[in-house]
Amino acid sequence: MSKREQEIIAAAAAIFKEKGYQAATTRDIAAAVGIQQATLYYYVKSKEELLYLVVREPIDRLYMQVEAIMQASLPARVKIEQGIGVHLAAFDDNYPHMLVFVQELHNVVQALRDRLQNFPRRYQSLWEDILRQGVTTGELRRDLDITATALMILGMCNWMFRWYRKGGRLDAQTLAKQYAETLLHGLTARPAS
Amino acid sequence: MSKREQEIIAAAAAIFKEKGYQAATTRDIAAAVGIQQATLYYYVKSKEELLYLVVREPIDRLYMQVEAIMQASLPARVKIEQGIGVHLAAFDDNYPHMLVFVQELHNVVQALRDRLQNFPRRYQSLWEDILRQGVTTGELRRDLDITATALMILGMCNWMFRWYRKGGRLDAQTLAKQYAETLLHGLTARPAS
Amino acid sequence: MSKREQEIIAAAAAIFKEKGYQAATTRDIAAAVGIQQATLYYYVKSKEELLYLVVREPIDRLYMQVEAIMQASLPARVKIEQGIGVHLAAFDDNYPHMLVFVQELHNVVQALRDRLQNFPRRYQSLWEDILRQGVTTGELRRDLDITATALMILGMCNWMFRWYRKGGRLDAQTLAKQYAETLLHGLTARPAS
Amino acid sequence: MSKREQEIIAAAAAIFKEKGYQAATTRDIAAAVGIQQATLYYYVKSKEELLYLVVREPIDRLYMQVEAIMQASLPARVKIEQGIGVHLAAFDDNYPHMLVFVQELHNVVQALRDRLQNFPRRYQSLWEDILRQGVTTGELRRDLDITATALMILGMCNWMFRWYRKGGRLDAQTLAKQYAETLLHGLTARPAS
DNA sequence: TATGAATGAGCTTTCATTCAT
DNA sequence: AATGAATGAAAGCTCATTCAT
Repeated sequence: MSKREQEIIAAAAAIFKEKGYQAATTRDIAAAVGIQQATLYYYVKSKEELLYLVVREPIDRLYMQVEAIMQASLPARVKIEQGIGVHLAAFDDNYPHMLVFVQELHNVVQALRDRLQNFPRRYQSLWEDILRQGVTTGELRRDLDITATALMILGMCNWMFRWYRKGGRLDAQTLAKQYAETLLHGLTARPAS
Repeated sequence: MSKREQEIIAAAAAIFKEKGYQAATTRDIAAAVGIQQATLYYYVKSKEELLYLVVREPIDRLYMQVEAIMQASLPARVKIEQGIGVHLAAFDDNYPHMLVFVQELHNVVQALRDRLQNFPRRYQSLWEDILRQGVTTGELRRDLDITATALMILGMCNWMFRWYRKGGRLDAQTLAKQYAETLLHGLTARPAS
Repeated sequence: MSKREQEIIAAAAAIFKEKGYQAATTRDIAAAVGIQQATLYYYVKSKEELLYLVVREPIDRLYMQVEAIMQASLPARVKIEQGIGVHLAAFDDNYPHMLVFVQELHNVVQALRDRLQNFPRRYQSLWEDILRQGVTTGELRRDLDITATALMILGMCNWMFRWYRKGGRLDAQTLAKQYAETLLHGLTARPAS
Repeated sequence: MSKREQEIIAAAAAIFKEKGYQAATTRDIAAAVGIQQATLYYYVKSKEELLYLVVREPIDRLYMQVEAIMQASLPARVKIEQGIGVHLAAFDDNYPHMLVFVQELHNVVQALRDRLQNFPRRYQSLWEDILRQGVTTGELRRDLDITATALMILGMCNWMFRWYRKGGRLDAQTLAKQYAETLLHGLTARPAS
């Protein structure tokens, strides 16, 4: 992948993030790179392809990281902590890309979802596996609804895309720790034992 | 508000939900109501206005409900339970409208956000208030980051827009109870006391 | 069909004729009608549809006319004369339309040919029928290659699209008579009997 | 002319034939040769030049052949037979090139026609000369319209471009004989004398 | 109350061509 | 002899919106 292509993908990520995929124009993107609109098409087949390119790599990496965590032999508690950690870190590292993913996937043609091999479903399954293991080993509450809980975790993590700003008061790792702590032990104050 | 206008808003909600605001066309919406594109403009000033109309009422109602909960004299635990309850119920009752709100507001001009009186921020504050009260009374953990926790709750609730289907396995009230339970006491299995 | 639509089709015929279908632009056509390009699309679905509309009617009429001739009970000689007559008259009456047909059909998507129900093949068959009848009745030479002769007739008639100008020295009916005469009796001078 | 240049011209002929001049792209042609688009321009000045190169040689050769026939001292009947023979043979030998010529010349800028020294007109004149000679010597019917007849002959010959396929049922020489026979003596069955 | 007709602005994409290397 | 990179110009088409009726 040439340097130009990387520039284009980065610019596209930023502009998709800012305006949304539909509202972003190829002219915008080209201008951000400092090239002509036509030149964009020398590097990229279409606007939709560009969306795919923006999203592909961080998505793949996140999947593989959580998959590795899932397969490791660790207590569920640690897997959950680490999983939330890498998820939020992905936002921290690739904010525009992840944001575009979370924000746009829904409104975009099926074709893209297919090319990402139905990532959202597969990723959700990974989390369900982690939770199921935890229930099986007795570490987690037996009455958990696995699916609902997985979606709860994904919800609280993905929602970052609405408010997270790199360099803000809350950095991703601090946040991950707090989320994991609350998720595992609840908001309720524990009686001083 | 005439019956026609209500029809138009309902149709717009459905189509914004399905295709997203940008991709939805005024033609689509008119066709769904069974009128001409031009007729739309007899009832509604612009497409953006339509988005506002779709979103305004359920948003206002939700705000008022949570505000009432916040001001009631109840334990934080109950406020959180009830707050999650009304939030998810709002999705249940007005799925397309809430979804449009959660999904689209972000990409739309500032003007619209102003007309909603910066709802997202105000709504977040409400939840922060509830949490702060709980910490003050000692009911909730003293080390909570109020903002992060509020955002965590909003995240897990709003994420419903990605997967919730009325009449599916999980109804909104069951889900609300589970979310509240996990949020308050955590995933971890408690020792049989 | 509104007056505007007719204007558009006429303008399209003229411009397709002049520049060819590919080189003609929808901007050209709109300008010729005196409307905006966008207005074109209020009346016509696409450029390709426009080509179809230009070509459809004269083509259908020609087919029906020759079909009627074929089915009449007349000597082959007369059928041939009349067939050439209506064929050349079609050019005379609808020059741009027929020309567009003869010129463009070949380079244009299969879809169009399908919509015209494979006119060229069917039309050729009609002529083959006429010839076959003539051979059967003994009026025409027994050694004729029916297909080759049909194509010869179509060739000499269709070639008009390359040079015919209404109001030129040769009008279509004169031409038709001469072509029929030569076709039936040859170029060779007959001995004064 | 280098071997590469010949390859390019042949490829261009094939692609112009298949898609038409306008729809053919320089990329298509380059790809067919196995070179880059830019490399094309090392060998050929422009796409239009390429059209000229495709067409020039077979056209020139045909002209010279018919010119020689015209100037020979032969009966008109034989000249016509031979003329049709070489014309159809030109299609047989250089199908894509001749087809491109017959099909495309019309839509292309005047400049190109000039470079071919107005071939169509000159070629038509050649045939008119042949016919005029035949009338003068009394071999052909005195009432012939020379121009119309020349155009009739060109029409039936050129129309081959629409249906001829090398190796099909009708080979060019058989066809030429039949066309000449019909042209000279007509379709009408002659009384057994 | 409703709409047929029209449009300005803008979109994605294509393409012949150029040029430094 | 060949090409990777770039582009100006233009194409077909869409859409929110207007307005006379």
